[in-house]
Amino acid sequence: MKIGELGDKTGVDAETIRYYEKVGILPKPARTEGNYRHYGEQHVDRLRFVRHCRSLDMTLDEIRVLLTFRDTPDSNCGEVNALLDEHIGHVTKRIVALTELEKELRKLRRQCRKAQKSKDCGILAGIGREGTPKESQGNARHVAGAH
Amino acid sequence: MKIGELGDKTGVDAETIRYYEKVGILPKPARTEGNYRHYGEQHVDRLRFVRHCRSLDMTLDEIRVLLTFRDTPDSNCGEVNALLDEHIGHVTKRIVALTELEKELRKLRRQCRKAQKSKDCGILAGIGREGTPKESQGNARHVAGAH
DNA sequence: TGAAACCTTAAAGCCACTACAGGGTCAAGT
DNA sequence: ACTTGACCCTGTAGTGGCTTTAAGGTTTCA
Repeated sequence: MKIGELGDKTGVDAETIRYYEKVGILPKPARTEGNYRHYGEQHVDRLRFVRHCRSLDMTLDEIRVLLTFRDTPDSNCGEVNALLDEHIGHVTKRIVALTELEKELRKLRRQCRKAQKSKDCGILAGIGREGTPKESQGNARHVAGAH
Repeated sequence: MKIGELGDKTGVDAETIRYYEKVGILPKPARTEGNYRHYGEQHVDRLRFVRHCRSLDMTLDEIRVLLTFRDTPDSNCGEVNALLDEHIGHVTKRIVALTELEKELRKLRRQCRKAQKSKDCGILAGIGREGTPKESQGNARHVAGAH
């Protein structure tokens, strides 16, 4: 099948598929006479695996590791377990941080209940009063922010 | 004061301060004879405001809006309230998504309890079995992922 | 035949920085 | 007077995971 069909089957944009090939997540496929990429079912499986991992918020680096294990059935999967444990740790940590953040934001929001002149707005004043929350210091996060 | 001192006072790297100037978050400061940037207390306040917003996971675009209101004390702050409400919505949504994700990951982790050959690993098999969670479809998220 | 729908590569853009290269300025110490 | 070293300057490139754009080539259908 051609790239468009692979994309339709997996819900992945053709550009993204080409990108995955470029960064070594998908192998270079065969080409047709007209230089079109030609894919088979194994590509569908692999791409679905990748997208499932991405939907679990894994990085492409993490996915590369998992693919290596998938590609060598006789290897020991202990590292897979470790990778997943670490990833779960990151997610858990991020949930805690975002929950803190939400609390902070709601507190701030309560400081201005109605529209008024900016100079009297409790929110703008509230942000101005430093008290920068903990997060902003050691902010080397693996699990990303709110945007 | 020079850029290094401003950085020390606010905990912001000098490179980041120059970056904020370039993208219009901080105004261009006066220069000394030797072409060094020269800052005053108002810059300290403004930069602290910006960093507090960033610690609340706001984007620079959102912060630019808030700064505009801060800079025009007689404007009506209703939009500030709206911006904050929307931002809180994004964070809340992201927490829900990550909590779902965590559940999914823990379920997956339970599928392989001990190190063994990759081909028998329940995790790799589990990821292979599609069932891509909801998130991966309409995935235009404002609040970022786990990394 | 010709036009639409698909495919190709290569490069640039997104965000919020971070790092680096290659220089200039300044204050203190010798 | 000179050197050292800490600081500062500009400009460019890199990060991740794509998305977008430009400028074309191929295939398919009427």
